[in-house]
Amino acid sequence: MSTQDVRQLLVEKGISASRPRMAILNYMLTHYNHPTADDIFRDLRTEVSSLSLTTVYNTLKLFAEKGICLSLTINEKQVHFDGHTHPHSHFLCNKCGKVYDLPQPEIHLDASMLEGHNVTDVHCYYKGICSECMKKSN
Amino acid sequence: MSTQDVRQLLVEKGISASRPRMAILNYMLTHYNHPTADDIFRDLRTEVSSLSLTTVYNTLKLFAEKGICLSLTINEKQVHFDGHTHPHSHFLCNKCGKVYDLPQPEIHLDASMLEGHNVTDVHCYYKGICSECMKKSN
DNA sequence: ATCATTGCAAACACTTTGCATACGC
DNA sequence: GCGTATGCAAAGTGTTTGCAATGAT
Repeated sequence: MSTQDVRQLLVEKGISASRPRMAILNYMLTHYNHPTADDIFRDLRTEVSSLSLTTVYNTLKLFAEKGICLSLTINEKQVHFDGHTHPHSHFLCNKCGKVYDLPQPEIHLDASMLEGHNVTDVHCYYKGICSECMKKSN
Repeated sequence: MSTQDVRQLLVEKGISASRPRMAILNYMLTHYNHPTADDIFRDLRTEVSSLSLTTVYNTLKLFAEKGICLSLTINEKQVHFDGHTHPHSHFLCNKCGKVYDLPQPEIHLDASMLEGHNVTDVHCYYKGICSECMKKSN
């Protein structure tokens, strides 16, 4: 993905293209690690030398509002973000803390089940011990 | 539900029965408001005069570990608790912040989907605007 | 040149911890 | 009476805010 592609994606969403925003969006689109704000900050601070954690927070909030990123509240300690917005579920390992993608199960969302609420968002969170941690403990 | 019933429930789970624990468990079993720790603290502090917020946190943590309560991370600001542990889903209103119960949709959890992870917990979270808030904005 | 964005420091809110007192059995 | 639970105050952590300096067009 070229710099120009990232820039255009931002502009299409009505977001002006600054250096931190370009770097963060590029990061989100090329990583599958469900980073926290701090993860992103640490990974990008060499590349974008003046980057601040505040800007990472502001930018992620903006991206989430514009539908570019997902905010995952699977972990009560901190919010994880996901740049891949196609329908899928998430699994949190209670041991190592990693978040994994899982395919979205078929959910039969009968309107009558929703009791008149206007649902705009569905999140399926699974928790347990991941395959890696199970191997290690054997 | 009598005081004796609540006491016995605690003892069955291997938890010794103190005044705060009895009051909190009774509260959780008789309320459907998905309270935060602070909600419980405010609602019980007259009844249990010496109650502290710390004890509410400690007790909820203990209850969640013992499977008496659910910890809901549907709201990124604070943890909500649910004393009703039968399978069901939750809906968060982005406007008023209330959490509602919804029936659990049938989820087809094929083992092959789980990619070797050991899943012990499934949470379905819905978000949007609740029926009450939609009425008000009309 | 103008308006938006950034980055620092300080503030915030929720939750946890350390430890002396009080309670339950 | 002994071991555990409680409650206070203080610390911790992730996140947000206010505002002057900087950057984008």
